[in-house]
Amino acid sequence: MKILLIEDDPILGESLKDYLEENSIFVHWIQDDREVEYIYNFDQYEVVVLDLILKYSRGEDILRQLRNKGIKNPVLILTAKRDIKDKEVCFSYGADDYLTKPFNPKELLLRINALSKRKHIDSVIKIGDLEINIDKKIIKKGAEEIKISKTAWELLYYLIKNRGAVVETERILNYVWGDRPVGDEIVRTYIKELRKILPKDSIKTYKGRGYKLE
Amino acid sequence: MKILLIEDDPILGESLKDYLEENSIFVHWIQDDREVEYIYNFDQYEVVVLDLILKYSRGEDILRQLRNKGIKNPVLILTAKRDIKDKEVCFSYGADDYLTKPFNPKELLLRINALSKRKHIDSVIKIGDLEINIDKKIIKKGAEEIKISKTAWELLYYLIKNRGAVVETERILNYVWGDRPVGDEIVRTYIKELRKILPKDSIKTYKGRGYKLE
DNA sequence: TCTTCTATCAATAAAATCTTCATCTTTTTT
DNA sequence: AAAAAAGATGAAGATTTTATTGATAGAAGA
Repeated sequence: MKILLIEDDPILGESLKDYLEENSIFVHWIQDDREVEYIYNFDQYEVVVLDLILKYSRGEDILRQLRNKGIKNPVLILTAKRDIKDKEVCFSYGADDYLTKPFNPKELLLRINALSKRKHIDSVIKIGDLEINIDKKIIKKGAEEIKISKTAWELLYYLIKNRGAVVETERILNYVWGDRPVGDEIVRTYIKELRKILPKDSIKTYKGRGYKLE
Repeated sequence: MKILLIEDDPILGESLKDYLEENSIFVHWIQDDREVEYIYNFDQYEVVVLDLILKYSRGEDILRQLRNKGIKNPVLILTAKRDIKDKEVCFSYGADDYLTKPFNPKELLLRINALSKRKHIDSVIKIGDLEINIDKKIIKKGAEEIKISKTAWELLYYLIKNRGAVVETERILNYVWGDRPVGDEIVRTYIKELRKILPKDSIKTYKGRGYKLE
C-alpha cells in the first residue's frame, strides 16, 4: 500500500514515515505542502494523511482543493487542535477521519488500514466502450453484460484502483493471489484475459516493472 | 431483524439488548465505538442505534464517517442532551430519528420498527409475471398466491435489496443465516428453491463470486 | 400426526484455475 | 546491430473448485 503524507514537521514526518514503512506501507512524504499542486496521479495513493497546520497553506484549503479537483481518496487529518470547529470543517470538506496529536503511531496505522479498505473510486467507471460498475460488480459493453471470473475481477479491480500508475507484478500477485504459491506467468495469463475484454492498449506493459491501466 | 447498537454504557446497553431481543430483534452490540471501523458489512443491519456520547469519539463523528463511507442504513440517535442544536447537527449528518434519554424501551422498539419499514424499497416489486409485496411478504402469480418458507423469503428479500448487483455467497450467508454454523451448500439449496418460483434466468450465477437477481 | 421447513449429501456438470508449450514481438543489453 | 531477455499470444489440458439436481433425514409447526 502507498500513501501520501503531507507533513511539514521534519521530525514527525520522518518518524511517521519510518514507522509506517516498517509496517510495509510505502510513504510518499511531502514536506512542502505547495508540492501537492504538482501531483497529478492521486490514484496511486490509497490514503492521504494531511497535517492541518502547515507552513504555506492551511490544511483545510488543501483538502478543499483536492475535493474540488474531484479527488476522492480517503483523507485522514492530523491536528494538534482539539477545537471541535476544525473537525467539523474538515468533515464538511470531505475528510474521512482525523487524529489529534499527540497520537500513537499504531493508532494511525490502524486507521490508515481501515480507510484503505473503503472504496475511494467512482462506483461506475468507463473505459472505452466498457462500463464497469464497482458497486454492482458487473461489466457492461453497451447493453450486453460481460461476465468474468473471480480472479479476473480482482485483478481488474486492482488495476482500476491504481489506474494511471504502473503496478508491479509483485504487488498484483500479492493482492490477487496473496500467499498462494503461483508464479508470474499467472499474472500474464489473466492480463491476457482482461485484454480480450478491455479496449485495445488500455493495459500497457512496462517490461520488468509491471502494468498500467488507461 | 438485526440491528447494530453502539452504546458504551454497559448497563443501558445490556438492558436494551435484552429488551429488544425479547422482541425478536437481534442486536449486535458494540461497546467500544472504535470497533465500528472494523465492520465491513453494514447490509446485515436494518437499523443502527447510536448513542451520541461515547468514550473515544463523538457520536456525530461516527455518523458523519458512516455517511461518508456511503452507508445508507437508517440511523437512530440516542442522546441525553435535550439541546436542540445537537439534534439538528445529527439530522444534517443524515440521522433518521432520535430519542432523548431517559426513554421507554418500548418507544425505541416502535421507532426501530418504523425505521426498518421506512427504509424499504418499493413495497411492491414485479419480476416477470410475479408480484412481490415486500410489506405483506406475499408473492403472487396472477391471482394465485405462492408461499415460500421464511428462509427463502429472507434470501429473496436480500437479493431484491441488492437487485442488479452481484452478491457474494459469503454476504448472503451472513445476512440470512448470520453466524449459524451452516455451509455454502445451503445457499445453493435455497437459490434452487427460488429459481423454481422466479421466472427463468432471473437469478444469474457468477461462479466463485455469487448470484445476481435481475 | 402429518406436513412443511431446514439442512446435508452424493452424483454429475460446468466452469475456473493454473501450468506448459511453441512461436512471435518488443525491449533492453552488450 | 546482434543477442539476450521479457513478455505476448494462442492453445491445450490436467486439476481443482464450485454449482446443479434430486433425494433424503431430521426438526419444527400446525
